[in-house]
Amino acid sequence: MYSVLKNYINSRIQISETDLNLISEYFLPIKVKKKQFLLREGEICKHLWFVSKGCLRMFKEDRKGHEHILLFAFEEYWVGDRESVVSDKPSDYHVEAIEDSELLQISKEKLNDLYQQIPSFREMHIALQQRSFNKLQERMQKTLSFSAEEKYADIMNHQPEILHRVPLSMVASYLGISRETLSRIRANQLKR
Amino acid sequence: MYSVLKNYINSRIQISETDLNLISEYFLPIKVKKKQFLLREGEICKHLWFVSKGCLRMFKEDRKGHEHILLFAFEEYWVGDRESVVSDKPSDYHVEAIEDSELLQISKEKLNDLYQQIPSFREMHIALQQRSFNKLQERMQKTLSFSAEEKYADIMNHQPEILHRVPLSMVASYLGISRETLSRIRANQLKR
DNA sequence: CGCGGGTTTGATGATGCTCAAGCCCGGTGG
DNA sequence: CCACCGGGCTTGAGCATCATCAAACCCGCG
Repeated sequence: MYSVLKNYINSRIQISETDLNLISEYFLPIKVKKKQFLLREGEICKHLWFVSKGCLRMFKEDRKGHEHILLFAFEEYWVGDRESVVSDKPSDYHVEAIEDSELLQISKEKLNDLYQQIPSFREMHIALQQRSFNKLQERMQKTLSFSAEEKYADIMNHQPEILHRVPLSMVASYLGISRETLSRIRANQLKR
Repeated sequence: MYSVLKNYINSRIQISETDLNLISEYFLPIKVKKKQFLLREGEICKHLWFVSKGCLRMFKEDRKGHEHILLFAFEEYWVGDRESVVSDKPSDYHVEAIEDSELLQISKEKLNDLYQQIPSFREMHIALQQRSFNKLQERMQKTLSFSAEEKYADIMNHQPEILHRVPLSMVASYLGISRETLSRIRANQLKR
């Protein structure tokens, strides 16, 4: 269960076996069942989670009861509401398991300790934060400019894993379109 | 011109007058005219800019020639394509002045020097990056869930400055709706 | 006075949503 | 082994929202 994390770190920074083990000790392994929530809107997010197996989603529910997915987190993804974690503010988002999953959990306090202990681990997180921002900016741009059909084509090309592992209704909510529209788009594609 | 930067930094981190002056020396003051471009899609972004006066936008142009605005940068904002800066990749975005503006420009090399010299300056940038991500995530969520009318109401409540300083056509492109729709929404609001 | 950028208004149509019904398929229990 | 159930997906009809295209308007400025 820790090996996924170790591989992840190893492929990103120069680090000794000893340090890898030290890092591992900061994380608590936990298992969650499909449909189980790790965080609900209004709660303060106490942990970050590293996904070593499975798949989760982070989403927001609007007034009309519609869900809007901000992130799918597969293996080697980090999930959690960083803003809530660092500032102790109630989160705006839910985090829920889509599959039975195995996670490595770390609290704010331990994370800060770890940043002190292993500076390169912190650097890794800073770089991650940078990449996440770029990705999100790209998604923003596509959300603004793409039609429903283009959005589907784009996800097929760039994130096929999502289509393979996530119910289509959630894919639709990630793309910002209705289930029905997504279904019709898929039906059209087949006709060619 | 430097005083805006100094105030900005001073209100965010503990820092000496000496260090503030040292930081200032790393920045080159430049002036740009309305409609002048600092960066065009395809170019490698060589600098970050701090806005000490004026207003810029960062945007992307899609195939159909429509513009999609990712950021308005007013006084005390940073603008530039960080991804392009750090990785020397061609940028996907344009950066253009909306008003005659005064900027403080810094190159990647100088920025890295500065990070070395003044660690707290780097910490400030890391925190900024974190905040930017949270803001963007919030915008993403709103873009997915709000109707055109709700988007306008939201920007009135939370970013009225945009409405005061930016042409409505650009506000529309920021919100992901057409000029005409925005105009009609405004007309409706007046009727009440 | 006329020009130009920005905004508004109107008519029309496409896109995508909503609601409702039906379908498919895998799992469960009789 | 079959019948039933439920979750997820599809299909259809009707409608709301919003984009598009075209024209007019407004106003500051040369």
